[in-house]
Amino acid sequence: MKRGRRKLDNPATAKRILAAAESHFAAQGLAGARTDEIADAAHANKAMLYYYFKDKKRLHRAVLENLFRQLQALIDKLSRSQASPRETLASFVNDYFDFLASHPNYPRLVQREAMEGSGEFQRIFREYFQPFQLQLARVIDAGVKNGEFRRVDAHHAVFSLIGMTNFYFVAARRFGSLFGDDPLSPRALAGRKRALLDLLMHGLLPCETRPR
Amino acid sequence: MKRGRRKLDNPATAKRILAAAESHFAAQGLAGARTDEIADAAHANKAMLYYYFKDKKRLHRAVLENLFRQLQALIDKLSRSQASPRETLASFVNDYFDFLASHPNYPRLVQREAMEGSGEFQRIFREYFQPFQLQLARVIDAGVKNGEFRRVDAHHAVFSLIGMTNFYFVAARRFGSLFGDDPLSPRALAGRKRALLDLLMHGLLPCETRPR
DNA sequence: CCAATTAAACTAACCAGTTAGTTGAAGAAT
DNA sequence: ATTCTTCAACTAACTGGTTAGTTTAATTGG
Repeated sequence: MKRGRRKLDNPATAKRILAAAESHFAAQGLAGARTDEIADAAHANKAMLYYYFKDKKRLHRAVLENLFRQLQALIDKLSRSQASPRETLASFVNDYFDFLASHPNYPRLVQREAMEGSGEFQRIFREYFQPFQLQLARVIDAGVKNGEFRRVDAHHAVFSLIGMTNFYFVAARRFGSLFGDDPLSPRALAGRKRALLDLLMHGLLPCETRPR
Repeated sequence: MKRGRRKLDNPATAKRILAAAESHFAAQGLAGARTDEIADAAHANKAMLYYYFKDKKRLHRAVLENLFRQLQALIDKLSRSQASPRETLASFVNDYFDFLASHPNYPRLVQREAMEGSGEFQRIFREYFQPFQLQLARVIDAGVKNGEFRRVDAHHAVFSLIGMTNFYFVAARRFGSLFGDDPLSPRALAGRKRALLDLLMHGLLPCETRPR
């Protein structure tokens, strides 16, 4: 069944719609986003949106799955790491920060789902987010066990880590006036990453092993 | 001018509508919340919603202002504190955590505004949220200057603090399965508060002055 | 031919906001 | 004290604009 026919996956139009939908859903939410506006922003006809994605909810789900699929690479790297917990964690925070910086819609979409999550998104969370959390907690636990980290509760540490990292990207645009220039500029991002790792590592490491 | 007419403020119905609106807006957002559902939840007729609050947007704004007014007490206490920066901060985090625990809709509403904030809410943020951030940053700066804290960037520390504190309340319901029982139970909350203060204080304090 | 695409008009549902009218109690008038 | 008046509080049903989703007819290019 080679069927030399043209394939119908991932034409440019579908990608443009997905990208436009991503930013609209991130900014306005599933209920707030307008399908007409998404189509316009994608320079596509509204009918194409239904042609490729069937309906609004499925488009929204496709957006989430697309992002989580990209995040999956980080989780894989995390679970394959052979380095010490401390190095593994530092490297992960670095990667995760860069992921957020290059996918600024992701944290907003995730926060929204965390707040309402129509129940049918439970599946996505179980499939992507929980392994992510558990893997991180495992790394921290390993660090506690081998004495690299202080005796912290790993799950709480993971929550704190994700919370402080995400919040900047969720809120920066609005509260960022305090940081002077654009909070998403390379300069501001570098400063944020440094501050984040500094606070986190000092919070986790026992005195003796502290850097600097 | 006695004009012994009846008074028209704060009838129970308006309060019930405000409370119902708070949880619906927190869970579904301004666009996602349904006025009919809010009215039903408040055991009121939908028209009463318009009678007391004029329209959906104004009801939403009233919800936010009501919460921020309550938060104001914490900011006042923070700015009046005579204690050391370290004690002031620890006491504030404690109070803020309790505020979130007793107003679980607040962080979700704030996150939503941070994500979309129709521009007309800039006013509310400038009036309530910025002073809150600035006051906190001032406390941390004072701690850095008098040597109680490490040399951290105060604004970044504030972002991290708010992010890690809020995130638990925003996400707990959905991701909280990892914490065993109900993440909003007194037991779980006590554990979270402890973990939070522990990580934050170890992150901020120089080695010599660490507790324990 | 066929997949991809466009433009535009259409519909059905939904939902914010309105209206017209009711109730009940506090005053005022007699 | 009884009746009449007024008005805040409340209700049920309605209206009209908006929006998700559809359809149709026509177009392009492999």
